[in-house]
Amino acid sequence: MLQPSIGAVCRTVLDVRDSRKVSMSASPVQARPGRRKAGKERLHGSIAHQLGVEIVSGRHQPGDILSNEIEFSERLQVSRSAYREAVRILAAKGLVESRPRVGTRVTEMNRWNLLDPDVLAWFFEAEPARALVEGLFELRMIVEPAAAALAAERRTGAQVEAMREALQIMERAGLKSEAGQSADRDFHQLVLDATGNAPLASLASTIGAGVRWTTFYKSRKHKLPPDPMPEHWAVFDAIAAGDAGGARQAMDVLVANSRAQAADALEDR
Amino acid sequence: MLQPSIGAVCRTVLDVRDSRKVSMSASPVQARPGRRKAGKERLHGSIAHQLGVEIVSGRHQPGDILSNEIEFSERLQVSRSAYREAVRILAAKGLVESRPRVGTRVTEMNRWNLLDPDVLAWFFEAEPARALVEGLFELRMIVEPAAAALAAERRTGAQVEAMREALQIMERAGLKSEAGQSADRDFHQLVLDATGNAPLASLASTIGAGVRWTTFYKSRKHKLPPDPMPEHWAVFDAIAAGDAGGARQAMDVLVANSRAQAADALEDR
DNA sequence: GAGCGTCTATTTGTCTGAGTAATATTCGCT
DNA sequence: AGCGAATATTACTCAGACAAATAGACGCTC
Repeated sequence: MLQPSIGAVCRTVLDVRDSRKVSMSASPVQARPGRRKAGKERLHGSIAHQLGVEIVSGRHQPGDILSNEIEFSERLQVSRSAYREAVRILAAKGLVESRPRVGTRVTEMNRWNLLDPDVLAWFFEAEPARALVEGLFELRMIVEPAAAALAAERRTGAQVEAMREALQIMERAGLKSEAGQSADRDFHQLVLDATGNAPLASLASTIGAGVRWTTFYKSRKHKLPPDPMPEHWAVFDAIAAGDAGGARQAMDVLVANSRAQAADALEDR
Repeated sequence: MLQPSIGAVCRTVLDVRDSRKVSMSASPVQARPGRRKAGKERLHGSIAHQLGVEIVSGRHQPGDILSNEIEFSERLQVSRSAYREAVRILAAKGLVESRPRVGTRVTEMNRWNLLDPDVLAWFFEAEPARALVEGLFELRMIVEPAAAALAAERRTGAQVEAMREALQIMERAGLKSEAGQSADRDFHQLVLDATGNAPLASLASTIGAGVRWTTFYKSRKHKLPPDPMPEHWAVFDAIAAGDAGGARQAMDVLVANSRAQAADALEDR
C-alpha cells in the first residue's frame, strides 16, 4: 500500500520501436535493425543486451518492476521462452531478481556484478556515469602496478615475446586504428595473465573496458594525446628484465597518465 | 559430496553416432529430494548450480561437449526449458558456450568469470584448487590494504558505526558461530563500500569467499588460530581516525595473517 | 479493534511438442 | 586435390497449458 501512485508500475515502454511502420506486420522486434553487433547474437542474447543497457543506463531504475512476462514478451514481439531466457541472463549477472506473484524487479546497484564483462560493456554503450569511470581507473591504479610486479617475477619467455609482439603491433598500427587499440588491450591482458593468478586475470576484461574507454574519449577531444608508447615499453622492459619494482613503478606511471587523460575528457561534457 | 565413482559414465562424449544410448538415467538430478539449498532455489537455478559445480570441479573439462539438450534434460528428468534456462545462466557466467550443430561446450577456464559470486561459491563447494585459493589471497593482499586506505579518507560516520557494530558482533559471537563469520564478512564488505568505489565494492563477494574459506579451513585444522580481533580493531581504529597509511598497514597485517593460516591449512591435505 | 489463519488472484515456474535456423560434416563435382 | 552443394544434427524459437508460490484481501476469533 506504500506503492506511490505516480507510475507505480513502471510501464517499461519500449517505444524505441521505430516510428515508420513498414506494414501491418509491425516491427518484428529488433532482430535485424537495432542490434548492432555482428549477427552472432541470438534472440535471447539480444533481448538481454537491450534490457541490460536500459537498466544500467537508468531507464529502468532499481526497485522498478518490469511488466509481467506475457505482457513484456508480447510488447517485444518475442516468445515468452526467449524473454525468460533473457531474464535468466540478467539475473545471473545480478541486475534483476524474479519472484512469483511479485514479478521481475531491478535490484539495487550494489548487487550488480560490475566486473562482469557484459555488464561493463552495457555501461559503456550508453554514457557511463562519471563515478563509474573514475572508480574503474582507481581500481586499475590499485591492481595493475601490483600485477606488473608479479608478472615481472613470474612471466615466461613466451609471455614476454607475446607482450613484445602486442606492443609492436600497437606501435605500428597506432591507437587510432582498431587493431592498435586491440593490441593495447592485449598487452594489459598479457600482463595480468603473466601473474599466473587466475582471479587476477579475470579482471582483465574489466581493465580492458577502462583501456577502451580511454582511447574512445581521447578521440573525442580532438587533441592529440601524448605518445603512450614510451610508457608501455618501460613496463615491458622492466617485466622482461624481471625487475618487479621497476615494473610496478612503470605501470603506475602508465595508468596514472591514462587516468589523467580520462579525467580531462570527463571535464567537458 | 562424493561422486559415484563408477556411474560417472556420462562422460559427455558426443559420438552418438550409432552406439545405443546406455542412458540408464545415471544421475536422476536432485529435483525433488536433494533440493540443494534452503529451497529458495528454483529448478533452473538448482540445475545451473549442479552443473556449475560439476564444471568447476573438473567433472566436465573445458572443451567437453555436453550431451544435446534433449538427452541431457531427459537424463536429469527435467524439461528442456528448465535445462536451457540453466545453460543460459552458465553461459552468462562464461562457463559454457552454445552453438547450433555443435552443442554446448565447456569453455576454457580463462574465459570463466572467476569473480562472479556464484562461480566462486561453486568452486568452494567442491574442493577448490590450491592455486585458486592462493590466487584469491594474493588478490586480497593487493586490493584490501589499498581499499582500507581509501576508506579511511572517505568513510562517513554512519559507516564507521556500522563497522564498529560488525566487529562487536564478531567479538561477541566468535568465529566459530555463523553469526560471527557473517559479521566478519560484513566488516570487509563495509570497508570496501566505504571507498565509495562501486567496481571496488563489487569485489566484496570475491573477498568474502576468501574470508569464508579461511574460517572454514581453520576449523578443519582443529588447532585454535590466534585471536583475530586485535588486527580487526587496528584496522577499524585507523579507518575511524582517518589514518589512511595506518589503515593500509593494519589491513596488510590482517590479510597476511589470514593468508598464512590458509597456507598452513593447505599444507596437509 | 487487534491478531491470526485462510482464501484468492496474480505472477513466475515448469512442462510438452512442434517447427525454424544455423552450421559442421559429407559427398559429389570439377 | 580442391571446392561448392547437400545433408544431418544441433540449438533456437515459438505456442499454449498447467503447476507452484505468495502478496494481499478477507473473515474469523478473542
